[in-house]
Amino acid sequence: MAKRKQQTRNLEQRATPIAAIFKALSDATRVRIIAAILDQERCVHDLCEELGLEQSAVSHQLRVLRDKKLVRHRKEGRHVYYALDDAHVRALLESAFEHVGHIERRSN
Amino acid sequence: MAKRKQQTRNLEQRATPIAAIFKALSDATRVRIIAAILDQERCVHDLCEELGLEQSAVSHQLRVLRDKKLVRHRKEGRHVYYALDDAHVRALLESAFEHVGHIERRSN
DNA sequence: GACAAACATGAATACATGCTCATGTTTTCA
DNA sequence: TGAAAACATGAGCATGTATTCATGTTTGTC
Repeated sequence: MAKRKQQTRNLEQRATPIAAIFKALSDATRVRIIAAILDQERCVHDLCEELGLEQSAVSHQLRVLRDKKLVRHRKEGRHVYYALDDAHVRALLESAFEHVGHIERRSN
Repeated sequence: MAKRKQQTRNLEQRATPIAAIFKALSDATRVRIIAAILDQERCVHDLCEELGLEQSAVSHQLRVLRDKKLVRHRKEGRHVYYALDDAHVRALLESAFEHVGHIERRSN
């Protein structure tokens, strides 16, 4: 149908920004950060402790997520709290999670 | 609720394979390939022409998508036809597409 | 004001990635 | 059988990426 063709063209035209979103999620550290703030916001310091990472590494990765609008941050005193930006991010993670489960089940 | 906490743990535990899926989609060429086979299967030769890429480049990228089970292939004579593997792949692309649209609308 | 905690950021390095080139394999056709 | 088309793949190179180290900035506390 015409609607599908249109969507395919849109996807192809937007290939570069779409790939950029996936690239921001293409690192295990960043996925762990996303998972850690999936349900509640967290400050950088807590993220470091929960994930066992250096503060510098976490800040660098948070910048990548921030640049792609995947997370938002809120400053409170000397703490900066990070949270998921919107529901699309959760949907992305869940789709990928389901795909991983799908291919793991199939390969048994 | 407990269900959400459980899901967060699962996501964190599976961070590496999930990141690997996103990595496979983190290149504009591969996104364009996915977009080209979103609605119907295509052989490598046609993909090269549609996307204006060398055959070697397309084959290399198809291997990445194959390794992550994002596409499947079917051999017919001397042609190899590629198609999306399952519905999760489409869901991933659509979520990313919506996120891109969302942040573009917001930045106006 | 001095000091420490929380966070950001530039530089450097080790490693990963995408493309091209060259070449190999399989299939079709004359 | 011999040539060409379709596709896959290893090597090499140029570029990108993640981490660490060092340092800067802001905020709270004494």
